[in-house]
Amino acid sequence: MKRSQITLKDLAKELDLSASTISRALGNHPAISEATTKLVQKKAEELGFTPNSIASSFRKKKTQSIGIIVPRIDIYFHSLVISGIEDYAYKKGYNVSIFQSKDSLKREQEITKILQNKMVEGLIVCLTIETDTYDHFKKFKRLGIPLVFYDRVPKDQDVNSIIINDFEASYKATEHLIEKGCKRIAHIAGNQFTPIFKARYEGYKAALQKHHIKQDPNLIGFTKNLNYEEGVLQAKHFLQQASIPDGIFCANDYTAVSALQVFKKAGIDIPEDTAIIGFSNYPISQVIEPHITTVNDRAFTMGKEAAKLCIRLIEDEQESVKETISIQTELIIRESTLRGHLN
Amino acid sequence: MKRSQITLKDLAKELDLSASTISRALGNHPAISEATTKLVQKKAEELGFTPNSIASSFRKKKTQSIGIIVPRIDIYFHSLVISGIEDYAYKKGYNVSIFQSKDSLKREQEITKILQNKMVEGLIVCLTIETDTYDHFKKFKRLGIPLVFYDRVPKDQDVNSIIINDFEASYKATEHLIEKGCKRIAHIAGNQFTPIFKARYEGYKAALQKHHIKQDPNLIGFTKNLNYEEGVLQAKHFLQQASIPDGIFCANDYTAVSALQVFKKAGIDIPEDTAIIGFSNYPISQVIEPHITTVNDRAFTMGKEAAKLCIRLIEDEQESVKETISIQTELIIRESTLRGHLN
DNA sequence: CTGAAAGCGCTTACAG
DNA sequence: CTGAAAGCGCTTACAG
Repeated sequence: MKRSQITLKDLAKELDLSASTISRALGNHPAISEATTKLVQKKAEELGFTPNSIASSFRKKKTQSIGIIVPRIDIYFHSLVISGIEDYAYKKGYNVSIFQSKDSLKREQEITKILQNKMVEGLIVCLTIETDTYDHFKKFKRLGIPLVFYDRVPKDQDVNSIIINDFEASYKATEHLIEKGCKRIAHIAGNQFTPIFKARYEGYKAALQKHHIKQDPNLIGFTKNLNYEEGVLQAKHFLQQASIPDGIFCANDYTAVSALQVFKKAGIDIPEDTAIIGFSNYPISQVIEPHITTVNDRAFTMGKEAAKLCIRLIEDEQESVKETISIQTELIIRESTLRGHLN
Repeated sequence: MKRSQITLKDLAKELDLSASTISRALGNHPAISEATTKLVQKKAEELGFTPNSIASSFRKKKTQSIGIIVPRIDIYFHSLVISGIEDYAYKKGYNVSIFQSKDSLKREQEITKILQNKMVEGLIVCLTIETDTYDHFKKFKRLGIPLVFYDRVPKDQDVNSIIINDFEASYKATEHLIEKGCKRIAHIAGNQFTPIFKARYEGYKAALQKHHIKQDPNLIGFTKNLNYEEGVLQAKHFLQQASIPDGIFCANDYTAVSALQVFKKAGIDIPEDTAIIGFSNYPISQVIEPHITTVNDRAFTMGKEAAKLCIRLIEDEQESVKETISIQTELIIRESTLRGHLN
């Protein structure tokens, strides 16, 4: 399609004023008289003129835009984070450009190449599951483009990051099971090369230890992707034990749903025989019956905080110390752990 | 943060060549000798130079970026569409900027204001539920920025749009219930001011008529937002009828889950007593038990087609006739309608 | 095959 | 309070 466009110069000619004045009037510059400002803005409105923001960005070296790299947009967690980012960024006058790494390191590297000197002033990233090298992010430091990581963040690197307190949250979730009288507590764990899933496992272990419950290796089910099918497998494995678990802490809600369904189908009462806790507060956790107790990971808040930090770094000219913001989670208690409260 | 940047001129000086040559070499212009091209590219690599793409965009009047306006990013359907858009756009070298209208017409109007002369070459939009006026989209026509609508599209307007065959899909879903022997078929309907939900209701009615089943107004449950709670209400209402429905076609999966749970709790067997069909193929439909038969609305494909059309319109200079692309849906048959097949 | 020059549409320091 | 001028970093038509 062809585009025709009125420029600032056209407006200037039309009003017999200089381009400088037009530019200032449009920006409500205080030096311009109110009369002139009004006149210019009225005419601009009339002619449907809006300044070419590419030219403006170019001139000011500011694009007011933030890049986001996520593994996939259609994972609920990420869609919530993006929503939180967009919401905050919008209020601050920034727009967001989104890229999906598809959990491929190669694609992540490609994207960073595209993004350098592209039109973003800051970058918010959740690493792919494969990422074990961070060289491709170094260029942003050189270019003065601030980087904020969330959820999956670089290991042992001095970076800005937004994370949740996985260890603590898992500790508390496990403790909740203990308080509800569970003595044999199982755990469905995620990939232990991913720090967040490792932290969840550690939190679980620490709670058991604190309460002098000894671990049973048969009650730890390691998975690769924490998906529904893997959860089903692990839950079935738990059922084969001589003494089945009376509590299960799952590292996400998908596997909690698996465990719940497998156990229910085996005639086990949830929560009376076995209590179940998930992680992430996915919508399904409050729809499946019984509703599942879970950890609210506050993904929207995470996105908001990421955007806040990113924009602060963009606007604060000095390179500041790297920051790590830990989002407080909350345990949402629902039927799946309310033992003795249901008939 | 401060940014320091090497420019094309710096490179030119370094190599004792003109900026023109550098520019051409970097772009693999055929007129430049292979030796020079290689030399320039090597030096660029060495100095970590990449052309300032804002300057380039400004000069070429091409930003290679597409704007998206969705009601909310964290609605699964939209996250899938966005994913489809990003995926296709990425392959074509475009990036996508996302805005959430939050289903507010006012915010939608605000966003279009920001977007005009912003950095997008095309725009993909799903209207807010409130949108009943389209004036705020007219400016894009004037600016030569192609518009593609999806899902919720303007009524009675000559626009580019990507939709699914709601009528047909609903007709077939209802017919599927009839084939499974259902005689009293209920419908949980969406907002009838929204064309897609009206079409689903119409499809349902048409199928009944075709098969000489007369409608019972007591078996039509109208809702405003098709959410879980509304579904529960409508399902309870159906249960109060002297003769309860033996089939329910729900305009989305949320309300299908409501109906399934309410009926199950009332001791009604799904699918033997009552078969249930949803719409959209949300993840929950294949997790809840029994798994729910539903219509796959192929949201990812929808996004892909939207991006494809949008990019074609951007790159085809001539204003073409408006297009409407209808995505073919498919009925995914699961346990909730497999009567006589389960124990 | 390479270069000099103009210019994209703004913004802003400088001058008055 | 307003204007003339320079310039942001590229690209490209024109010339050789």
